[in-house]
Amino acid sequence: MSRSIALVDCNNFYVSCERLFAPHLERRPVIVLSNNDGCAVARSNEAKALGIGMAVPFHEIRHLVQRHGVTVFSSNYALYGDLSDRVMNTLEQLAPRVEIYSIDEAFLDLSMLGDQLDGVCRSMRRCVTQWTGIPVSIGVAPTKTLAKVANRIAKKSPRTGGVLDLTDPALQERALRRLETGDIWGVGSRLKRKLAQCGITSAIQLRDASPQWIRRRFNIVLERTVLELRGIQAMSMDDAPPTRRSITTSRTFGQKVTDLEPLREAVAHFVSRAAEKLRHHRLITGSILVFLSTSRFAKPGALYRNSHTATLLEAVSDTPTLLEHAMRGVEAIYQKGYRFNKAGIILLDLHPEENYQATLFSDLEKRQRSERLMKTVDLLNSRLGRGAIRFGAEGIGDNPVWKTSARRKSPAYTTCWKELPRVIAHDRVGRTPYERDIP
DNA sequence: TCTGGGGTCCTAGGACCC
DNA sequence: TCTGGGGTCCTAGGACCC
Repeated sequence: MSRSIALVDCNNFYVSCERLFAPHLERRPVIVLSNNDGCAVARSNEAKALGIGMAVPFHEIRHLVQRHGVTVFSSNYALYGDLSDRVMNTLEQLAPRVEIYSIDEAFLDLSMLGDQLDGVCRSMRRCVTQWTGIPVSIGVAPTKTLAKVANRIAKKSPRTGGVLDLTDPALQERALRRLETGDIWGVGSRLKRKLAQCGITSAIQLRDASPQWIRRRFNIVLERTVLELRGIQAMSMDDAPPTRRSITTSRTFGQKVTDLEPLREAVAHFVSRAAEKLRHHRLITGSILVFLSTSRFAKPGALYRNSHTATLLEAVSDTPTLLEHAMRGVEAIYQKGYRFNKAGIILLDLHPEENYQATLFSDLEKRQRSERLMKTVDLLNSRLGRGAIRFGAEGIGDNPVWKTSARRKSPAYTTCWKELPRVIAHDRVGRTPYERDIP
């Protein structure tokens, strides 16, 4: 049986949410702005028609907004999250397998429907609009990537009535001929440029490129895209919610910040917010990353970005411990003289609370061992050239056997290896290299 | 002058292990 | 007595997504 994957996507989602409570804004230009009212992150069709692009800074479109009486909202993520839940719950009642992909999109496995596909999708579309008030578009195809293509057309072309079935290969061919590479799911601006350098500008050209060549020249992700464009499933349906890998809290500041103290305050606030999220999900974290940066539009000399990761001895979820490490991180990377514009923290190495003991033990053991090693490694690499020679220890505990080796490809390898046979030979027998004179 | 926030996955190279 | 090959783990950085 051939597969049919549907992508259900809410139309101009944030705008549709706001319109639910302001029906008079139907058929009027409306936009929703990001935090700090910095950029337009959602536009109604009427606003798009005025030439307001996605993620455009508000100050660049202020004149359009004034001239055409565009209604402007600051974003209200609590509201959007609520309405998203309603849409997803509706879909789960209508289809057996639903993978929630983002706040406004879900993939549905409709493989069992056969020739009723189109009719079912149309009634599904009506249901969602009726029950939630949010208009959606639906694209169907044998793979997720093609379903994205189908959805795009369903949304843009009024003739489709908001639903497009692209399971027929001849239709796929026609659609891909008219699509640019940059409009394919997974191809961003960088890849689009790189592909163009290889003479690939349309989706059909990418589909017909050799997957092996694409993998060599680019990467495995793009190879999957090629396969998916051919109708071969390379991305599976996953209806289990993914386990969380990280928790971020960050903000750009309203004004530039130069002093350490306000940065410390901002980061302290991020830590308590993130720790709340952490506990809410019943997770603990094993490392915390702090980052500071100047505006990405700053001139090269005034540009500064840095981060500091603290690996905790024990995975935790309490604010004070995280705060302590975060503050140390801020101080480590703060540099006087820069005008900071953004800061944030990321909690990594997340584990469920109940796995606490197991995690703690294995991490501790590993860490104690590597701390002893690291000192030696740092010392030697500072003398010999970074990465020239690899050192490790065999065995754990009080009697590690030191061992050296090197990456063969390392350019520094040959010279160092030849110049230092005695050092290496000596380290092998079990005394730490601290005791040696290193040339 | 003013340019979002929160995620994921992959790769490369260093570190570690057998 | 001296030395190596090759796998896996880890992390920073890059690219992408909504």
